[in-house]
Amino acid sequence: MTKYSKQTRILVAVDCIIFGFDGDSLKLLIIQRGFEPEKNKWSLMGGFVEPSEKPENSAARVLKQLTGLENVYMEQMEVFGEPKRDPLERTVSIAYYALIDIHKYKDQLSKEYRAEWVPLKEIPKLIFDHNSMVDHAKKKLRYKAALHPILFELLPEKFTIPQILTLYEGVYDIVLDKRNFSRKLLSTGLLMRQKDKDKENSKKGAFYYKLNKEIYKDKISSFLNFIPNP
Amino acid sequence: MTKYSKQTRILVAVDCIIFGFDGDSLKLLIIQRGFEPEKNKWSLMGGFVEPSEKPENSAARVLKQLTGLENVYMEQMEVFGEPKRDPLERTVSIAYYALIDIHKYKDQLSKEYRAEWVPLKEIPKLIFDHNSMVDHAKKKLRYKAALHPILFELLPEKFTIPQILTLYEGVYDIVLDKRNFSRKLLSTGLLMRQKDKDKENSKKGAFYYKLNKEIYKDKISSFLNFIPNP
DNA sequence: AAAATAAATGTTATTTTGACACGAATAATA
DNA sequence: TATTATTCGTGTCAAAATAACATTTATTTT
Repeated sequence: MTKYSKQTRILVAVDCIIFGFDGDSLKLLIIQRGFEPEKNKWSLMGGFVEPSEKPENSAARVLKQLTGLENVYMEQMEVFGEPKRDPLERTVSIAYYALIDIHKYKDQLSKEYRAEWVPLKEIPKLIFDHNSMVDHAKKKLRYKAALHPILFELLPEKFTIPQILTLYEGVYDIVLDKRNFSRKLLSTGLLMRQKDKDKENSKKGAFYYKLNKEIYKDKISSFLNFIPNP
Repeated sequence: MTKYSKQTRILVAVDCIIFGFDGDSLKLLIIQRGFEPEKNKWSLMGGFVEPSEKPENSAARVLKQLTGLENVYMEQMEVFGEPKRDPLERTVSIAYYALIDIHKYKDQLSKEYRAEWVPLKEIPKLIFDHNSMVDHAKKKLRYKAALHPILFELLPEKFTIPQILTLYEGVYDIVLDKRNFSRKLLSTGLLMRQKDKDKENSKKGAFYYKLNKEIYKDKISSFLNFIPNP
């Protein structure tokens, strides 16, 4: 069997930008790199694509390694391919962003990787071009979430409207009119009101809602325009 | 210098989905592959990423090899990384789509590559997973063009409103109301009416327009909603 | 001069948006 | 027990955007 004998083979990696929301601010799960080069520096979670593995599986694999979670919402973002981005050896990296319910995160795993949830606004200097990846991920998340109801992936199964509002305000760094926002949200038919209330955050309590999965599947790729002039 | 010694290196390639519009239908520029495996089969234009080249430059390089054109609108689409997608040797391919003014490349069709413009609806079986790449490109083009004025990249410098209408109708395979469409289009401020008319397609003639590049640059990334419920 | 053709423009009802304010429920406090 | 404080949930209205629809205009051909 002839191969493409004259061509150069390159290391291929994946890096994950992992978003979480704790009810207050949007956060990223980052780690402290355990090996050279750049040992002990802050970094995104990543890994090399293995011989018989497709890249999306590599991404899912490293995400599971770190968090223990499977079937996570994950989207391919962009390839970072600057020849010198990794000074040790050329590596083409495929960036993925993931949205996880921060409460499902099992933090016993965080010791091995020395992982931490860090507010998006306080992300330190990361290795290589990882800060640039974070910027792109934030932009892409904003873009996509303005049109599609993906931010629910960051919330627990039961959530309240004030929580969603806070989430959107956090993602876009804006203040939204709660009346207009909840009108639009409810008009999508995505939400099913529950009988019980969350009494943690107010005296009156806020009704819990769950996602209507059927409608969610339908609407995940239709345009909803959640954000005015994004 | 230590390298990542235990990791596997992989061939990395780019493939280009090249769109053109001849006034009638949306077309793709495809070639007949000149080497084994799959010699003489229809294929997208592509090539391997070279040692010191970033992938977007590889894409621009192969596009120029084929068409002679530079500074073409091009966007990274998605990585195709199935381990067996190329049966000869594992190759991870980064797909790019390009929008070109077909008039700039139709008379000098490359004999070397045996290139042809083929209507999107008549694309034959292509090698590997290239048909899947085409499907994804079409979807992405529809998505993006519904929100951003990128289809102008397919038109010559001077164009008429009926031409744009035909283009949008071709891309989405729908019939649009020309009154509403042109009202929306003109309200963007993107178009500058010229003094002269195109008399090819009607007795009355249709005014030529040019893009207002300033406004174009501003609006290229803002949401315009050209297509109702895309 | 009349007919034919495609371009350009106008009207209106409906829907969606954005700006804005108040009553309801409940826990804490007096 | 009554009052206060707090957040939730909903309602109104004017303005803007949309979608559906028809007529006039410029020009060539007959």
